[in-house]
Amino acid sequence: MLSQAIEDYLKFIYKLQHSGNPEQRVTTSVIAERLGVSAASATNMIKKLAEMHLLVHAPYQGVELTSAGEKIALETIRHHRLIELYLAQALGYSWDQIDAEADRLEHAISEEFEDRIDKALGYPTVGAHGEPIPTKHGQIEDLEYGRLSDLAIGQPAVIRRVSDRNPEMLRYMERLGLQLGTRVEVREKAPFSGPLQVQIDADNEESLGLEVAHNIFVDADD
Amino acid sequence: MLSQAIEDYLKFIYKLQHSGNPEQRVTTSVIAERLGVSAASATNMIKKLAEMHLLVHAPYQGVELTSAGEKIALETIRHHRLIELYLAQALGYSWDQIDAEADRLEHAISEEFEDRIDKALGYPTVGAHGEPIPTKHGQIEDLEYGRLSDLAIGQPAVIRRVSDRNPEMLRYMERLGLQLGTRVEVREKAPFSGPLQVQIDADNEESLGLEVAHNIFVDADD
DNA sequence: TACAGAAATTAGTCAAGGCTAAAAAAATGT
DNA sequence: ACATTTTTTTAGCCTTGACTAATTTCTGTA
Repeated sequence: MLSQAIEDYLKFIYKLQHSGNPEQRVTTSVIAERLGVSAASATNMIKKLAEMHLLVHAPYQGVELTSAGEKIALETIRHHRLIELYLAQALGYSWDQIDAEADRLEHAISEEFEDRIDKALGYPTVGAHGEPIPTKHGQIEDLEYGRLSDLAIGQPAVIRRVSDRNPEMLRYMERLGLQLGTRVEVREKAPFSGPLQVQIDADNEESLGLEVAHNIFVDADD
Repeated sequence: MLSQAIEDYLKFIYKLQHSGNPEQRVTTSVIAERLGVSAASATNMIKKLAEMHLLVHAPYQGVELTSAGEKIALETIRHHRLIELYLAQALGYSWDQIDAEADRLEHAISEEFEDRIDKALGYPTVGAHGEPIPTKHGQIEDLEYGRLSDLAIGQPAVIRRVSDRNPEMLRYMERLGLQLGTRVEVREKAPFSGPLQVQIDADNEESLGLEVAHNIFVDADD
């Protein structure tokens, strides 16, 4: 069994590798910042993971997971997302609470537990925030949605994923009725990176800051 | 937050203090054996727990939890038993699997999680093996049942608790239909600590070794 | 091209919580 | 009563994964 620390590093490195601009290197400092540890600590762990052949480290350049490392990262992410969904669906947790609880539980569960909640949830393919759930064999679907902030004015769309990074933002979204499946349409964009006027679910319209809109991913209607 | 190790020590010390013969001292070696660590490691941890005022240690004599230590022990036990019951009732785990899974999960859950499964289970007062579940405030009911091995011949009784120590034994009991609530009656006791002939639930009769009967606790019918 | 500032690494510590081996204390048996 | 055995404690070491401070390497700009 790998330590919780190792699983966390691999998970975050995977997420960093697969988030946004693909030319962004995953460097020591970025990893350290994301995990909330010092750069020196990150250097140490990276060296250790490299020795374990879980990643390849080009000094001063950045890091890339090997397939062994990616496998572990995906298992951890699978645990995390299944637990999140279970907390939300079976135990009535709200959107903003599940990430923190899952962070602790993901390292403590057995394969048995994984299988049982997977079954209880009906073998879901996307998590509570719309992220794809890796399969038991490490397959992960590559769902690419556009950001609400980039949506053309007048183009109806459906919310398919939201970023889970900021609980407060999730609470805000929830309060506004912005959930997975909610229909949205940008009515107006204020200039100079100003707020968007967004139609939500046919019956109300809200002004939405750019940062929030940036963290909502939508699927444009045909 | 206390470490997993500390919670485990306190939990086992509590269980040792409250199991069987009350004149049995809880000594370093007993603790070490139960936790699967060396005696030296146990000595170290005991010293540390004494410094934290979670227990009182009389050198070479044994250990006794303070009320602060007992509180933590009972919280841990509460977590453990609620999780066990949840695994059994909500996720379909079998009797022999729940202890090991709960051992890992009990240190990872939040108060929130505790409250939610408590509610989902309908605020139960006894665990999956019949043990009392401490309340949130550290109250625990003192359920004293007799052992099946001590039951008089011909005296009908109901199974109220079983020991959770040995998964294999639990599997065996389950296979024989020995569950909480099952009606039993001793028909015959072989001499020289021999097996018991036990009537189970009106329709079948089995020969039961003394060790198994020793780990089944019953409530005699009036 | 040189150099300042940023990023990464190295060196040295620390706390937890294990371990073994050796010493000390207590218990036991004749 | 004392020698032997068992139990407990002490001493010293190890691994993990953090930290700070110091140093090295890289990079962008004058």
